[in-house]
Amino acid sequence: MDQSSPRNTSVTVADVAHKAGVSKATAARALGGYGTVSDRVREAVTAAARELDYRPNELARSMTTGRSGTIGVVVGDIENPFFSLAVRGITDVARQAGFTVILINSGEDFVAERAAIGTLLAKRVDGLIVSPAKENDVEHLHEAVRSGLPLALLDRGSDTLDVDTVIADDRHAAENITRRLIALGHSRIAYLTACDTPDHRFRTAKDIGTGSVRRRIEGFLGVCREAGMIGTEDWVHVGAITPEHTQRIVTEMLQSAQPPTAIIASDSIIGLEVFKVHRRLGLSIPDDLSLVSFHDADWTSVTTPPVTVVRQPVYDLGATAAKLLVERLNGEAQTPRKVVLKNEIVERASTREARF
Amino acid sequence: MDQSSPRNTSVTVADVAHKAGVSKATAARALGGYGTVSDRVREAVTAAARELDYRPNELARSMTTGRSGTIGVVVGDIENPFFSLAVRGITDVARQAGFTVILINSGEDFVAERAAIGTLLAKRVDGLIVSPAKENDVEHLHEAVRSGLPLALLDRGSDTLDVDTVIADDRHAAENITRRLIALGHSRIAYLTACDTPDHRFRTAKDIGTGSVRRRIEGFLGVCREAGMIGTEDWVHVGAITPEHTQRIVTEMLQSAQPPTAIIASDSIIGLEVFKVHRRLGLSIPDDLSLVSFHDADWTSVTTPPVTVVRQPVYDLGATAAKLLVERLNGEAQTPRKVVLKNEIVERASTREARF
DNA sequence: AACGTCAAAGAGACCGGTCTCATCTCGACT
DNA sequence: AGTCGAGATGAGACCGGTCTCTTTGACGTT
Repeated sequence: MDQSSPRNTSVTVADVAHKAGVSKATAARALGGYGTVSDRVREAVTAAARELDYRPNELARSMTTGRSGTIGVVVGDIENPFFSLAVRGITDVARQAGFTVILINSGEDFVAERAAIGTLLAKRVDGLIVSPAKENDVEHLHEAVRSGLPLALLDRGSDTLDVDTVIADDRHAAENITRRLIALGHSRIAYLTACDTPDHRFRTAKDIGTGSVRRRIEGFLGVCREAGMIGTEDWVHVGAITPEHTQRIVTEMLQSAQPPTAIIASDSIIGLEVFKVHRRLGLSIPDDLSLVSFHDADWTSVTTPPVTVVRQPVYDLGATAAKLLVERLNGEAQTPRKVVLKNEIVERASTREARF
Repeated sequence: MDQSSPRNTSVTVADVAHKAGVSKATAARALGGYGTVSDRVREAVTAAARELDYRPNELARSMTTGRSGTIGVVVGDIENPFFSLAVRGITDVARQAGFTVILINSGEDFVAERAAIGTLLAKRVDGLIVSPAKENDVEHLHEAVRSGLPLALLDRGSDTLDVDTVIADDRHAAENITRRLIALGHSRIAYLTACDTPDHRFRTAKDIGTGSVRRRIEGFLGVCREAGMIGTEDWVHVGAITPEHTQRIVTEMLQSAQPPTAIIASDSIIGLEVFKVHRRLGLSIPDDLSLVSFHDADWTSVTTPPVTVVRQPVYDLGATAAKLLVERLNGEAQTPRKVVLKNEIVERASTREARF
């Protein structure tokens, strides 16, 4: 069955049609399963196709149909367990619906994200799932929407973008977790995020471009204010963009005159570094320091002590975003939907009464 | 700048040409940067393009050039930290070289993998990076190669496929780690892998389809044999395909009359479950049980005790595969290259002398 | 027998780019 | 001045599908 090995130039409908002794149009009908074709001809064509090992050229098909069968996905960093799990959710749903996924990492960089959108637009993806790095700078997304491209936002919304959005109730989770820490007597609670500001200092939540994180910080600050705490803004640390940055920030923080008694890590990568640093400094969790991390990463349950986390429905976040998008692509959706999935707080042994 | 908002039908070169008052061919030349165009015309065309917000249709371009600018990547499971890191390596290199990545999970299922290759072939990807589930069943890959599609193999090779291949020296790592365990006095060493056999029992390494794992097991068995151990085959356990499976297997193993004194986990997901089970059973690592895991996942360094691992150059595995593929796509490569990257054994506190 | 209907098949335009080939213009060289 | 060559542009084929429009012919009806 390898006689035709040297064939490198691809087989087209015209070839199949010729071999089957019918016109190109008829062969296309038989192969494409549209129009009317007699059984006899259909068999002849499929036989010819099989013999020639014909494979339809999706590109050419996309050309005329205007549908490429692909979804563009732009996430911060596929290496981050949060995103890899979300992408798993997306790809599972997409494949089920007959779509393939083009994946691009933005590195949480606005410029890279814009370029990614441009690339995907040029590739004529049927739809877009984006986790925008900055909720304010979404002009490139507006543009995509304007050109008629269905868009779904993942984990981060945007007030100015009226499109399908799937987020978790991060504000609520942050409020809850902060309340618990305060109830445990903590008054020096630090919040640590990878999001950065131009001068690497935090002043107001408005400066935080990443929506999910902004909402968490707002929740955190709100509860602190409610509890009568002041100057909480100074306990928010930004710019933990690499493990090295995080280690430096955490080390300084813990060695200062007024070290925090509790730390909330905005993602599991940061949480992991906090855990490593506390060890290196010879501190004890939860005796000297309480730790809460966003994202129930695998490591959080096997440390000593295991870490209290906000368990986000990450897989569902991705799967739901894909589901909304696919429905829209199939014309089943009308007005944009905003889905908010529930977080769950998993209280483990890394949180305890503040001692002081 | 939004006057042209209602434009949903896309702008083509013909539109730009018309607006600039030149022929389609000339406009295409100016926009595509090929052929010769006078400065005056070039400016007129680019101005018209900007004004109409022209975006080239990559699909149409691919149609004639025969290059789609995409690389198809098929991995077992993007949720697995091993693959997400490798994919990060791939996407970084691919983007650098101007390629985008279509990602498909095979779930380590041969049928799904074959379907994935078919899809990618239809989408006319320029090249393929695959981590084949089974090194024997590669007919679908042969077919891809036969049709002239450049292919690079990731983490798993195949003797019958003479293509660019990037693997780590897993056999060597397995030999080393086994030797160390034996030197520590272990004689009941279990090896645990997700790869499965039809009857879920292990007999010979030949039954293991996943090349990297087969080489590890061969290394493991070889060293055991060298050391005069017999019946080692019975200590190899297959089918740890989900956390639940793994927990069941490990629990049974540890509660049997002859429990292992050391376990080698074939990947970090399995290693994690072993760690969880030993805890649940109230055992102590390394007092009751030594543990070694393949893949230096983030959690392995923060457990108590931290886990001895085989640190695989995962990012480089992906990056190198992409590099080889890109070079081939650029016509710089001649004969297929087989790259073997070095593993490193990171000895931590989870391994100790067998007691008794 | 004449006509209408409808399934089946063919011819060819089209999608939006690239690219070959022909034409035209203009400066340089003999 | 006439010829040559290179640069600039236009016309149109082409990639491999889809899809519309037209033609053909078998069958049923009155």
